[in-house]
Amino acid sequence: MIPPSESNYLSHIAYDSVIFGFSGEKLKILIMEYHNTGLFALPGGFVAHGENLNDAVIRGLRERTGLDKIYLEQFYTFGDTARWQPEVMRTILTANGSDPGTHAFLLDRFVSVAYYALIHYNAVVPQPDALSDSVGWYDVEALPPLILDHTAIVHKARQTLQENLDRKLVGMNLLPEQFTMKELQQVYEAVLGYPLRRTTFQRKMLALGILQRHEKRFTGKAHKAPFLYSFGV
Amino acid sequence: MIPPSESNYLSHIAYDSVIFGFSGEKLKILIMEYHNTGLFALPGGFVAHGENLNDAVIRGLRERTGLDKIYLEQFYTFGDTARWQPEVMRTILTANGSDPGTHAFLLDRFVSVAYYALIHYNAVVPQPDALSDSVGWYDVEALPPLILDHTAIVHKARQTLQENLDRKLVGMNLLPEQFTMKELQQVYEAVLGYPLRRTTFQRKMLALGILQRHEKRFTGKAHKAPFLYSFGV
DNA sequence: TGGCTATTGTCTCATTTTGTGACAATGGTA
DNA sequence: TACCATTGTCACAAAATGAGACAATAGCCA
Repeated sequence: MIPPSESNYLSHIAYDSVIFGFSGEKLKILIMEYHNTGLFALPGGFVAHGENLNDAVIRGLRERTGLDKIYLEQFYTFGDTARWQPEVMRTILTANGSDPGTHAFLLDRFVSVAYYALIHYNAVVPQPDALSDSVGWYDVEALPPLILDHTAIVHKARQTLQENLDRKLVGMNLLPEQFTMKELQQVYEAVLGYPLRRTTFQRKMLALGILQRHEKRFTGKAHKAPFLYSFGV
Repeated sequence: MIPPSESNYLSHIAYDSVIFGFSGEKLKILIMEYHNTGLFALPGGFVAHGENLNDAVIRGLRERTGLDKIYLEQFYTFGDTARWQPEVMRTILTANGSDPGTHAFLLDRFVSVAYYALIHYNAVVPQPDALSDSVGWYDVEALPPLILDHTAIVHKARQTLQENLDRKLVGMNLLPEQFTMKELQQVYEAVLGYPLRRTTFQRKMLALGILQRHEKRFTGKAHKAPFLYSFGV
């Protein structure tokens, strides 16, 4: 691994990504765990010289998820001095068998631009990076303690997602190509954190005129089969 | 003037502020003009080592407006490589009688965190900084061409302000302590860019339950005097 | 003083949107 | 065939919004 340094990346600037997925009626996010430290963090990275900030984030997401064309939105930039805790990075490097002395870049202060991404839970096999030995899905309501201000970042991401759910019609990005009305409602409920009324929800979604109706899905369950929808014209 | 350098400020990180005011039924913003260049730009600045990002912006606003407790909101971080145009900064420095060679810091690439601020137009006498010889109010609809991506920054600021107008009840920050219903409506119309219905607007604002009604304002005009309101419990 | 005008505060009624429940249709099971 | 769970749709009530009407001023002017 080439250690990140000023010769590769812009100093003082990082990004963190809150990657949302939906599974088992719950909203989840991808969390990394660093080798032998018990430390958990959001996936993040740095911006190369000559690289657009947004492109750096897209690159990082592709490396971790293997996916292109992810729904991605920048939501806030975190720049408090309290997020500068070089001991944490030193612990991570040491536990990883690296000499912190050769990683001056990582030990400096960073302002972090935070993004959230929405992906199809099943379309992805998360890839750990050089410093982390595992990446896993965690229920948003039951996260492990995260390093630095990452818990606050997740909180603000969730809040922004809630605000954008209706405004930007963003829910379908958490579902596969085709889905039932009930699944869509479950996404909304998982994001918002409270139940919605079935008939009102259905009427509202159909009234938007952006759902394409397809054939029914036969699940083998003892009841009427629901229509499948996709997010199209 | 002490030139900004790596020893004072975080490299690669800047902020820009879109400072909105309201006057003459129009929405205005503060624009700086650099000495002898005909170049216009948003007021901005840098983040000191050991200084919170938000505090740096508050500091900058205080220096330019003399005001404390300004309504301030971060809305986006601009990080495209296209915004790196060292020639522009070189032109500004040269026209200002400075040697660009001693300002390597300013000639580097910057990622800029953008904020918008809402202030009472009349409460402020804008102060130019070291490099600019004037700061003035410009109608949002009639801005001069701005350097770099500053026009895009203003556009996104306005858009965010429009979205937050109802959601965060932000309009009253553009008015003095006490104001009439008509003035408040004019602020809304100036921000949104289209007219609102008087009766509907009045009903909606009163229904919010956050306006305190005070005595009437007698303007000397030949009609019923309007109540004054303030933004209180 | 009494009429006149521009504006303000409030009300009413129509229209639209949303809340809430009812009900028939349907795919499977017993 | 009766029954169950769920779905799609409708019907009506309640709430929010659109649009206009109207009375109540504050100052001006004859």
